[in-house]
Amino acid sequence: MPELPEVETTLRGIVPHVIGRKITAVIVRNANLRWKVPADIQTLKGCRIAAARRRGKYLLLETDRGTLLMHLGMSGSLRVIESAAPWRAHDHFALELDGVRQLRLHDPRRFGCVLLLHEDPATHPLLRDLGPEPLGDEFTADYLFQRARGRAAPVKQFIMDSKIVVGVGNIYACESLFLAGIRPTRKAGKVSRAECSRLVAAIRRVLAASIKQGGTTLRDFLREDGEPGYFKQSLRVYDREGQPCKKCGALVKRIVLGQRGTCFCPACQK
DNA sequence: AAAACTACCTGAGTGC
DNA sequence: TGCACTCAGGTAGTTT
Repeated sequence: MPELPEVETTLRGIVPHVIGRKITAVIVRNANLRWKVPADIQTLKGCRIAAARRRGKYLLLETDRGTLLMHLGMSGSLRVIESAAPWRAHDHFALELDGVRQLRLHDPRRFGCVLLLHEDPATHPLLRDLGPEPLGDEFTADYLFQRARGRAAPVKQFIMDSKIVVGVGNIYACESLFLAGIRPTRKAGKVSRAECSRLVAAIRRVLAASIKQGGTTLRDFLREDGEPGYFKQSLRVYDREGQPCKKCGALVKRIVLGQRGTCFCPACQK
């Protein structure tokens, strides 16, 4: 499922195919995504994609008529394919590029979205209140420690809060806490500065390593070229309930935190 | 302000 | 084999 590494992998995959290309058609097969795809999306027909970037798990394609914002939700993926390629079930949206190929959005669960922004993306309600990028300079031990003051929520839910830091979903939250040696259930406000330092380093390390391997394919994520990501083999605790910890051999435990499956090593994580 | 909970949706997996 | 059921996941929005 698309977390930050999967979105980054997708971005890197599509960039060479979309930058500078002319949008020759906008095809909406099913507008009922998380929010209805707006009718004015058609105004993009005829203009060029000037830039493509990522903010958290949002993908942004910039044109001179607005910014196309996309989110892959939990089951979305983008592919660049020839226009003549047959449509699959759950292919909901496409931009035709230079009349020969298409950037197609496939999203069985339809939790993703496609919107057109006319204002500065940074001021849009979906992006306005987002925390710093985990791989950027603003995400530091001091920052995390300060934000955690007075927070009673479990540290796992705290680092999954996009207002604190973007892009840390369920899989990478579990993995990062394992690497940092911190129990997911610990109250965020009780995590020491030194532990915050380890946690920031762990989040950066896990995300960067996953990006290097093209993301994690658990069930349905595929890269823009249709290949799976290979980070699954690097997972240390996620989806490994009852199996031995790769570090100490103790059995990995699974609990539910905030209605999400949470795996950890009861021996390595304090 | 923060925490807890709901809604959205489908495919995969389980148990009968 | 088929049906009924549960579960997974991201995050905006609502309620406590």
